[in-house]
Amino acid sequence: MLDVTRLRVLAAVARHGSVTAAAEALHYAQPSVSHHLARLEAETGSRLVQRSGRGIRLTEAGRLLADRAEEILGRLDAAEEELAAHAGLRAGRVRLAAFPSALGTFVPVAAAAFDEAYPGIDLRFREAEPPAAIDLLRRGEVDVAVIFTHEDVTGLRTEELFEDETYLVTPLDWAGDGLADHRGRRWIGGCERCRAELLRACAAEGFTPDIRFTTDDYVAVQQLVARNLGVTTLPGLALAAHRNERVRVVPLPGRGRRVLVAVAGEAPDPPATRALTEMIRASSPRPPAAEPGHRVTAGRATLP
Amino acid sequence: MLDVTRLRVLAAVARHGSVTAAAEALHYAQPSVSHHLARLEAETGSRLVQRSGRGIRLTEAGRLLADRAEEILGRLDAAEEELAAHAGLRAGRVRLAAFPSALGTFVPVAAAAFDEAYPGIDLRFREAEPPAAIDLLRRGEVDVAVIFTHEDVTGLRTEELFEDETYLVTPLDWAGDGLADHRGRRWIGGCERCRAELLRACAAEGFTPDIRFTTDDYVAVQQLVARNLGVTTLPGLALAAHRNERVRVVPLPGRGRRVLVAVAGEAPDPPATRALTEMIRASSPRPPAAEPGHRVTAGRATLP
DNA sequence: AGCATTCATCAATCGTATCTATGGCTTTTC
DNA sequence: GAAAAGCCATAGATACGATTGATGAATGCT
Repeated sequence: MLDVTRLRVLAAVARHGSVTAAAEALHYAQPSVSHHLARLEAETGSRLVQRSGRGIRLTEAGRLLADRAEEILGRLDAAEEELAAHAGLRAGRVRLAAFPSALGTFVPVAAAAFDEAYPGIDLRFREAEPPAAIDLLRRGEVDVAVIFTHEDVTGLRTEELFEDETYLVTPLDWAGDGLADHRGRRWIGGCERCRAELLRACAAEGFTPDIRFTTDDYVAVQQLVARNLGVTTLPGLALAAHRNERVRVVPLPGRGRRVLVAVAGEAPDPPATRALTEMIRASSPRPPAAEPGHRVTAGRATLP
Repeated sequence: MLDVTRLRVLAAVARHGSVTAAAEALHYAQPSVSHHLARLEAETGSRLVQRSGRGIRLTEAGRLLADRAEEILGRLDAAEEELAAHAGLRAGRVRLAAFPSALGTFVPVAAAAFDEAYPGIDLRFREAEPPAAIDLLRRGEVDVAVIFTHEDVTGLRTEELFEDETYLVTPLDWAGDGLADHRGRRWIGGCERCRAELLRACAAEGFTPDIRFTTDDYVAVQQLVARNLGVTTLPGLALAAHRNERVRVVPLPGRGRRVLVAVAGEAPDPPATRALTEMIRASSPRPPAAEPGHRVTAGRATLP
């Protein structure tokens, strides 16, 4: 295929009209330019320049190729500039997945700050529960995911944002501040993983909850509780996103979930990804960033 | 600036999804691909790929650059193909300058044959008297010129096509087959160079012609003669292009002009130029091509 | 006619692309 | 679980090619 170095030489010759002038412009010695032209002619099998008296002249083919060369060189320049814009966070794209209550609380704050700081970056959201979000990360369909988990995650680099406490949620006039105090009540379960966690917590208290309703929607859940249809547990984030005044909430210490931000691949992250994770960390409710040795959980690697 | 070899490697990695597969497709060893990627990242200052488990994944910047690379590689291919079309006479342009009576006789024959043989080539004419045509050649505004001359031309490669005899042109009933037989008549002069040649010829016969009219147009000249307004000389080509039946023509042996085809620059000519000169030679009235050692006049070089 | 300019050729040096061999890490398999 | 296989990065060696300076030939201007 055509050698771009030679095309650059040909373009310079076309622009400056002579081998010597082209060499000067390219900071080459004159024989280098001659050599490149000769090789380019040999490689293409076409006569590109013709000696004409003291100087040279481009043939029709030479002018054609020089024109194309200019265009190609321009595209190379443009690509380089685009890449620089990317690195300088003046352009690019970041895709974020987050679970609903995060999207209802601190994620929009981070997104707004990010958008203001880097207006050239195309920031996109996607709602996804943690298992789906992790899949999206692994498949490369998102760059950053805000997840919660009760266990460790392997194969991804994660950083803990804060501990999201769990709250017992009851109607206003149902007494009892512990799970076991409501063992005879009807219970409302959330998503599959949340229900599993609820079952585990109740088992630790020595009973199995009677789950009558199931819904992911934390607004609906509170509405059900407000109507005296049952009790449930909800994470603090959900209550921060929406708080029905007609329910009573009681913290359940030690039963919280950890909220993490996760990225795929190895460090260092692309600039836009890195910038977004920092914004998210800064906007999360209780950023542990102040302590130098804050907890970091990564599949294998550990962030410094 | 971006190195196209590395861009080709990046594009292959993007297409095939792994370093190993890309290496296979490029017929490279795997470490070569790794090395190119690493260098490209160092040179651009951007992370382009990220290790992800067993394989790698392109970052946003990597995908952007790979896309641009595909485009640039495509343009390089296209340019190469265009050039090949040029060399194969499937595309291109040739510009021809010729003097009027040549354009009225054999040049259109050559042009038609050329157009039929190479329909992809953009063939253009331009009428120009020899001095102007030679200037156009030197300035590169035309590629081929059909000229006539009485002297040698330097600095251009010329090939003689044929000898164009000069004819004495008189009214039908004016007797006298030599120049001197009409020394007392009124004369009609052609263009500046033709008039100079006429003066020289008459001087050789021992008189100065009384030039009353001057016009380049060989149709007008014959009309003037037909109306008994004077006598003149005309080259055979002009008479072949247009013959007024009411004039008498007498050949003047040894006073002809040589008709040449001229090109600029050094051999070998571009394919289209070469093809056109051959067509012109084949279409010229008395091609001397049959003789192996036909006369060739070139400024310095001599065509084999 | 002499001189300056322009381009091509030649020999030598330096940079760099590619290869083979090797090691670390992850994922899969028995 | 441990072993095996797959995938990528690193290191050192080799060879090709680009660049340079010096030289020569030809042209055009003064």
